[in-house]
Amino acid sequence: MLKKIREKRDQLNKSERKVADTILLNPSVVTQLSIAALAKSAGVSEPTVNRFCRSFLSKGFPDFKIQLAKSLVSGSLFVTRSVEQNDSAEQYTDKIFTSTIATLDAARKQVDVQAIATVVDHLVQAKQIAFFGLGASGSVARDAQHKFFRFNLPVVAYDDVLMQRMVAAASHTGDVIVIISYTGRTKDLVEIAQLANSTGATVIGITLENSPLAKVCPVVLSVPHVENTDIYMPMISRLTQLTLLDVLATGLTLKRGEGFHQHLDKIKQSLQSTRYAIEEK
Amino acid sequence: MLKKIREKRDQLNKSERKVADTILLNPSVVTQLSIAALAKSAGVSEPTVNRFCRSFLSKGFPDFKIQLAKSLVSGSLFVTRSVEQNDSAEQYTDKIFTSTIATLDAARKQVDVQAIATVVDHLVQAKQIAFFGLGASGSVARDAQHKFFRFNLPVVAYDDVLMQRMVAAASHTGDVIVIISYTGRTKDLVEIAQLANSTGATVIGITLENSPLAKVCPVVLSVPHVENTDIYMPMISRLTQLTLLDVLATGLTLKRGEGFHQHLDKIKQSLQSTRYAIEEK
DNA sequence: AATAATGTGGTAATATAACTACCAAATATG
DNA sequence: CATATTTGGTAGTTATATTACCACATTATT
Repeated sequence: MLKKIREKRDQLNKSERKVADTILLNPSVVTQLSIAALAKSAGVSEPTVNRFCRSFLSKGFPDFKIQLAKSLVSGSLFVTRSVEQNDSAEQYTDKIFTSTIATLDAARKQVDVQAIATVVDHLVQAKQIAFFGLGASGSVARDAQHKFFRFNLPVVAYDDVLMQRMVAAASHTGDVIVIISYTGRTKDLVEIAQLANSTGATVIGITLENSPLAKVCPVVLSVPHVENTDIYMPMISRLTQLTLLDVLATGLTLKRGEGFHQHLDKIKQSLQSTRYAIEEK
Repeated sequence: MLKKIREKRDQLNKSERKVADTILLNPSVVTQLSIAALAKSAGVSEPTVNRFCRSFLSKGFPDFKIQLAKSLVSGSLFVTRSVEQNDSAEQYTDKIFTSTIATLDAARKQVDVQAIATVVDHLVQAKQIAFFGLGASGSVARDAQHKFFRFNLPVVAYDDVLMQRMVAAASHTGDVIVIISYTGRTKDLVEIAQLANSTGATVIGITLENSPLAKVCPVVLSVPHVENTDIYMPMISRLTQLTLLDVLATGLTLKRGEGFHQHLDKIKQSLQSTRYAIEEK
């Protein structure tokens, strides 16, 4: 909303621009103002404010106020500002969390649900699953292995190119190979994907849309592009990948049905003895 | 807001309860109604609605509407519902993302900024850093290694108990050992923490507040308790840990100052040749 | 340069919505 | 059973928003 106002600001005429500026200056208080009060503080007449509101696809001033109020909430939750050199611990902590949340929210809105369903179907039928990733995505692959191993499936994860190449070459129909790469521009992985394709294995890419890797994977779960924070090291992109894998694991659990929960419980219980009991309060 | 209304519902008198029910039935449309329209559809008079609004600490009906609208936004973003057996791909995808976001948001509000600052200070001074984790937290530890290695520091990560025990025993003052465990109830890790403590190393725990592990770590970054989804496998808890590590890495980057960016750039460029160039559109 | 035409902004009237004061009915309570 | 007290509504008042209309300014055109 505020963004819309900012964009349209320059196309407005003098008086309406005054209104826009007044709102942008302090959007949250405008929320509690009457049309007369806003008109006065912007130095214009009431109808001008009304006209302004209408030009922002609202029914009138009260309607506009409600839309504004709404946008302020979601706005304040998700306004990502990039970290700056002199930020205090509090500031950068908040910024990192906020932009992480914003990215996940963006991902949520963009996920191709159809693709999720397709991937889950492939995974359900898989005789064997391999997760490939390099660098930061290597730990994502390992994490996936941990999760999917609980499904009683042969699952492997590799984070070095040679092993990946060998496994890809040796794969056959019924095997599923999931290749994780944020940028999708790592040459080796693209080659490995092509290699695996030719053996009849199902190749699934978790990567940036339209990337070279995405283009050679028959099935792609696309990860939205991340703005700010990943400049110096992969941070947020990873979390999206992990969350997507969580979604896949959940989908798989559901497909397996009720009885399968017992199996998961068993695994969980097997860890009991390594732990301290939960204390009663 | 809706929660408040639900709570107060039983204390209201007949007519006001009608109003409450009408609002709860369809909160989002109420947002666009006038006081008269709402009164009519609830089958009461306008002043009743007004009285109702006042009893919810608002100045009047319009004010109430704005508050309601606001609460609907933040509400709809963060209402986590647990995954159910018959959920469609769309449903469980959304649920996983939503509860992940909600958890991160909760974490954001609960992080002990002071602890973050303290940990960063320790990391800055560290001669050597070791990340320990088992199972799912093992991949978190590896991920941390990837990230912190870029700081030109000797960083190691171990996900097996024996190595961890040996490293802990061999550590000395100036070494920092970060132990990652969601539950904080793994016996081995608690023992390892104690062992490392006795050698003079700085032991930092990333774990649940008040857990056995937290109690033996001089410095603790606490991860808030996760409700729903982690029943069968660690999913969301992990993401909080990772985000906290991102925050630490960011803090460290800032402490290192401007000149350090060049170093990070160099690392990034070293990966260039393994990649396909970014295509022009 | 003068005039028409369009755009811009305001005044005043009108309609609408919200609120207040007051009253009536219903339900308690002694 | 009578009297309080709570509850809900009517009608009037005030505030608020909207519309219709007009005036001024700016610009284009002859």
